[in-house]
Amino acid sequence: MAKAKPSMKSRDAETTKMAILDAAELEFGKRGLLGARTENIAEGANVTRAMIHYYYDSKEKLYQAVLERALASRIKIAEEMDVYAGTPTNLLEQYIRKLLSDMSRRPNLPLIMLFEGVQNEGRLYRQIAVNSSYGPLRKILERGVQEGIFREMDVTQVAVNIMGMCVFYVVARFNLQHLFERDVLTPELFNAHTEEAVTMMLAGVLKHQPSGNQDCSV
Amino acid sequence: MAKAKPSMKSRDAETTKMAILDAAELEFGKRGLLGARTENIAEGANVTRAMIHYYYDSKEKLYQAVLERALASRIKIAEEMDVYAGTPTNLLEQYIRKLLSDMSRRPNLPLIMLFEGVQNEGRLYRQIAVNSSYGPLRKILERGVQEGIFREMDVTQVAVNIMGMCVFYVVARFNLQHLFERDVLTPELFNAHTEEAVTMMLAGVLKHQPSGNQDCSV
DNA sequence: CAATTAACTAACATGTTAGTTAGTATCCTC
DNA sequence: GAGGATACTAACTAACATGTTAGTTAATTG
Repeated sequence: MAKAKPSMKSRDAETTKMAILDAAELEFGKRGLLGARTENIAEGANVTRAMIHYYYDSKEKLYQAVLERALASRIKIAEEMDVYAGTPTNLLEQYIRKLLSDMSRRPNLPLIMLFEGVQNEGRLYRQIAVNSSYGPLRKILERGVQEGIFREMDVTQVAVNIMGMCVFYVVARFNLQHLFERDVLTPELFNAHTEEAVTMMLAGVLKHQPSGNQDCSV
Repeated sequence: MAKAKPSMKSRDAETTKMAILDAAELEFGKRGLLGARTENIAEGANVTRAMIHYYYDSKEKLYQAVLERALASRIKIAEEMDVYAGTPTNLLEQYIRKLLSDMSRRPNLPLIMLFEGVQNEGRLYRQIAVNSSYGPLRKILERGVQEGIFREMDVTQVAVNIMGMCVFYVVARFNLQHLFERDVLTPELFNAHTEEAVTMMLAGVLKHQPSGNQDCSV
């Protein structure tokens, strides 16, 4: 009964640790490991820079903590997918929607993973990250091809292209806002993106015939 | 007749300027403006750090020079496209192939443009960049829809998705090499990507009917 | 082939950043 | 409500990064 309202404390280790981690996610997502400034992280978390070292020891270890949390969330999505429950078409649509909604909620994670690859040449971003991201997608696609619902394809390449459509919109959001002339993460715009993405991806994998020559359409 | 072989000079201003610009493109592409180290640029160009200031005044002005060159190359592609010469389908395919081949040749440019948006919130990456990248694409798509060859769509969203497929493969190449288990820019892999991308994009915009129920396929 | 200019270097000055430390305030338990 | 433990701060240091400057070497030209 001691700790009735732990969130009311002005000094709570867990709260500040989280505040630092969140602020770090933002800063590392914006500037990467090298470009990030600990002062910006501290400011964003409303603590002094010393707290970063108090809780996370060093800038790099804080970065690793951020990376791990990002990865964990991606792995969680992968694990939640049952790639055998449903038709490949439905599964694919479901997975894309889940992925996109997760990205809109935490739009910095894809950026951090991208940075990690580019700046550290993926030293910390290894097989596990790749597998959790592309594993379910590839399995769904493979099943679809086997069952004759999806066209013949290079499954890995198609998985990358699908992921690309999802990720690009989020990581390029600051550039894209010049194109749309407003914030692209507003529900309105993001829903439009989701629908177009789903449409394109399904069209891209399903067997189909162009309606150009209408020999048999009547 | 004085300067017969300007490239043989051991001290040539243009050569070193270019060497610095190329090295800068690499370094800024890897780490962005803040993360980039002038020493790495100098080392990459085989000159002393002072030369950077001698020719480009400051790190930031050098960055701007790199950005401008990147932008110019994108604008050039846009200008070379005649969006009225050919069918929308052919034009789209042509444009995608051109874009992709350009990116494989200079894979750091998309990265720099992405960094610019994220780190500086696109202060230097303005309307002009967006227009040159998405202008031709949107025009082609609009024409296709008007002519009834392409399905009804949100042209801007589809343009972004197409660009996303092209850009993601290149900017995420360090992550993707764990997936493909080798360099993804080798002609072999990059060609495979190009073909799958073209296939998916065309399928994504063309009017078509799924062949699921095969009433009329014989 | 001197004189002049342009390309370049090395050492230095200045500002910034990560990380440290010694001390203070707040919380919790008995 | 005393005492110990934990959360936190402010001031500092050492390392590093950018930018400067005075001097050196190579090319050009009359």
